[in-house]
Amino acid sequence: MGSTKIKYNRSLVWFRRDLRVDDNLAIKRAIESSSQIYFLFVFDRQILDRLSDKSDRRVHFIWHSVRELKELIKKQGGFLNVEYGFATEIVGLIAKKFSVNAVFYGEDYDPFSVRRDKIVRDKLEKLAIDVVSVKDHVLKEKSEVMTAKGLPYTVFTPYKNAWLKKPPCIPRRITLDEHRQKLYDPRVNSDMPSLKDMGFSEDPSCLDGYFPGESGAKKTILNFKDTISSYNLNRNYPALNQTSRISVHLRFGTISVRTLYRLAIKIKSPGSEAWLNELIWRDFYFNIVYHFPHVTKNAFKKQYDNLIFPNCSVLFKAWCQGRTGFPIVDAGMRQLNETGYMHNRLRMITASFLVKDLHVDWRWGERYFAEKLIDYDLSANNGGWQWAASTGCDSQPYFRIFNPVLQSKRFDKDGVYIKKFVPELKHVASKYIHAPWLMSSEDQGYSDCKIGYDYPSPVVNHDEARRKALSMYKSAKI
DNA sequence: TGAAATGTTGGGGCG
DNA sequence: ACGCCCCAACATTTC
Repeated sequence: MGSTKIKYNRSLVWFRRDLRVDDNLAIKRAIESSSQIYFLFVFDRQILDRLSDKSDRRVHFIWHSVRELKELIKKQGGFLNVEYGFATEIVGLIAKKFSVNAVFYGEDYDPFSVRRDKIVRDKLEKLAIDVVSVKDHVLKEKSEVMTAKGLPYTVFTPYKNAWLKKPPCIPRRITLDEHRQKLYDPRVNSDMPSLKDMGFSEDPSCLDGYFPGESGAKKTILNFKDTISSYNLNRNYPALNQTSRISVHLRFGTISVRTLYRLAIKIKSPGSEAWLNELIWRDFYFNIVYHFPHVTKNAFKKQYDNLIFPNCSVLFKAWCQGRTGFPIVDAGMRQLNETGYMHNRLRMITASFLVKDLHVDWRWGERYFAEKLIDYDLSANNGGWQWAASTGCDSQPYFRIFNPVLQSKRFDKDGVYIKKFVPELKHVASKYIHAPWLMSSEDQGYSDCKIGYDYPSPVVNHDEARRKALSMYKSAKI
């Protein structure tokens, strides 16, 4: 048994992107070193005020998850204080108001969070309150995986090999129940702000298909368990729905990444190895942003900062709306717009298309995904976009350009996924579903889909666009 | 976790 | 029987 000394009389656990009680290391560390604990969550206006969509799915997801969290804590006799305002001010105020000796939270690595946490930390230090930042969100952080020379890895495969040499540290779980006596309920006004209070519209339909909270994460994992052994084979086919769908839970911490790791190594199979690989990719991109913060603004490979993108706003808009005339691209974008989620294969295809066919700056696409994806995470999103744009570390070389028609044929042979999100192509035969502009006017009549009227004509010619991308990249390299 | 251009091979049609 | 051409099918290289 860990017999860590009690160091603090009262501690505050500040939840951020770890909205769970199960296997939460900030809670565990706080309990081990304190006699009394309570909890805080802040709806941070610094983030919320910038959201233009007042029925933002993420805010809804968080709100419902926080509500469940509050209930779980209350059941054990504890108290989750939920505030609305600026975290940089509130955390200090609450810590002072409740006379805590320490604040515990899970480490966050993206530049916005690092800046915020620095401000909070400085304020707390002035109040003589300790700050304990705990590794919780990733399996391996910061400088845990380094080359023999002590440098950060910039290529995935050697990073992965080094990562796998030593299993990650998985501390024993504790439950709140076994530490009930440490939970503290100040019996203050215990309501939490409603979505309306914070200026958001209450729109339950925006969470259709999502299950927030720890309970939702458990349900999601339960569904995935049966398909994990064939994950390597099936994950690339968007019509099959055989991905884990756990990303949003990982994003907001309604499940612990260590729980997922345990699942990945429980039964060895090609599927579970591919799944573990994805968890390692996630660590990898966190590491990249941590060690090379310039990637959030610029290309990882400096020579590609010279790229000159024409950034045609008409083409960009067509892409955003899913009206490029390329069915597979449009299906992906419409899935994103309608559901807040996009299958990973489609993230690659649509990203490649925006950059290499429409010649729009990858940052524009990165920002659009950031607005729309419910599972948006800076490091993974940035890593993915730089990979597709060939500007990233270990990205695909610039001359590897996806052909949207071939990708479509390969990964959505019968157009099942396409037809789900592009209903105007519903009656188009499989033969034409990947490139409907090739239909004769007679076939367009049969399939009730007149190109340029019911469904857009292709906004670019892939072959020409590809050649132009090659010359753009070639001249940037110099 | 590409795709296109180019090169090579071999079978079949044909004079 | 033979050379020639065509063109899949596959392999290699190039971007």
